[in-house]
Amino acid sequence: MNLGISTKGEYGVRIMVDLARHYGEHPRSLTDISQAELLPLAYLEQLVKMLRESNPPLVISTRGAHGGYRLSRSPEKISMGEIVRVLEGPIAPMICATEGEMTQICGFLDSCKTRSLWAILRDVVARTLDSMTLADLVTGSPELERAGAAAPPASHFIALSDIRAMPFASPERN
Amino acid sequence: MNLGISTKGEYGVRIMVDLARHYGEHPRSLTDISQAELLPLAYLEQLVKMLRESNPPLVISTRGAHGGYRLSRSPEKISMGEIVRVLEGPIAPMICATEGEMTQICGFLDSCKTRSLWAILRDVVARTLDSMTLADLVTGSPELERAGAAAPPASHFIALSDIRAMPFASPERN
DNA sequence: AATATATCCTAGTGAATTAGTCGGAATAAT
DNA sequence: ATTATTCCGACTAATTCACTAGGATATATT
Repeated sequence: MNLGISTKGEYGVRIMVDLARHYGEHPRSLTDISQAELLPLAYLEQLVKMLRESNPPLVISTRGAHGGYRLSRSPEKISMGEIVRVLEGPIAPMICATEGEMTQICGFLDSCKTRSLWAILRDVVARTLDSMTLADLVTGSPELERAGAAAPPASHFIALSDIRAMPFASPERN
Repeated sequence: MNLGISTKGEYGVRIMVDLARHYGEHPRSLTDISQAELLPLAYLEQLVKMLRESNPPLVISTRGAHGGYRLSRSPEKISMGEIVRVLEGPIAPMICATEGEMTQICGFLDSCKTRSLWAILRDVVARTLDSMTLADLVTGSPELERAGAAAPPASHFIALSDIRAMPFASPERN
């Protein structure tokens, strides 16, 4: 279960974190970001497009030399839920629209006792993401440390891009 | 964000719920289950194989006429986390192994402030699934009702199979 | 013994998604 | 004019998804 976070979400969040770190400075170019994060520039262009075209937009662009991107709002005003939804679409356990509309129709197939399970899962994820802001991520807030420490043996993390950047060991499935 | 639950997880859970409803009776055939749930038999065969081959196994089979499957344990002893992990693999926000092993290596790329975010998400999902059992799903336990009601406007659900079973309206992306 | 009902096993397949790449046009600072 | 950048659309190789197909094996019933 890979939790539905693709590189879109991963890289996109990293772009936003990078921009949050440079909040208040002049626009930051994708070239700089791609070098700092070791991510492919051309691909980031697609992701930042989504961040810019969402309404309300998450980033604002300046074209031309010395151009680049900056956050549309201060980091405390941008929730992680908003970011993830822009990049990965509405949070839903299955393809059903859930989050928001798409009532009706259903209810005729009550045989499906599993609905409540997926509803709970969806809400837990949504509430978690919505309760965190970009600011929480860039400044090591105590909330994050506590929540992270609460995890059982925790363990470290390896992102998609890290694996590709590694000179050794091909990625292995278990 | 489709939360990483594919039809494997959805159908698999429905098989388990069906078996839980008939716990204590004679073995239940996949033919019966596929008709009751309107799911393709040949596909269920693949899923039930995973449920049988996991260790410890979740279901036990009886071959031949009047054969079928039954739960390996009582519904209260089977957590939803166990089921989902068997069907969808270990819970992880990205491909990194997380849940369990795969320490080391990481930590050299501290540029990635996002790690704690994914860790929190993973743990929240894992804890939610591990805290629920099959018994909670089949008997309308008050815990489920409460958790479900706590959701904002909630809304109804449409599963993959429901959409395919519908005589009208092709599935539309938003 | 024959038949019907099951589980079991392997392989194939069309559609969709992922994770990018590529080429170029428009815009702005130097 | 040149350079640095955003912007835009199309293409693609690899993978995953959601099955289907065809058969082998096992067991209860007749």
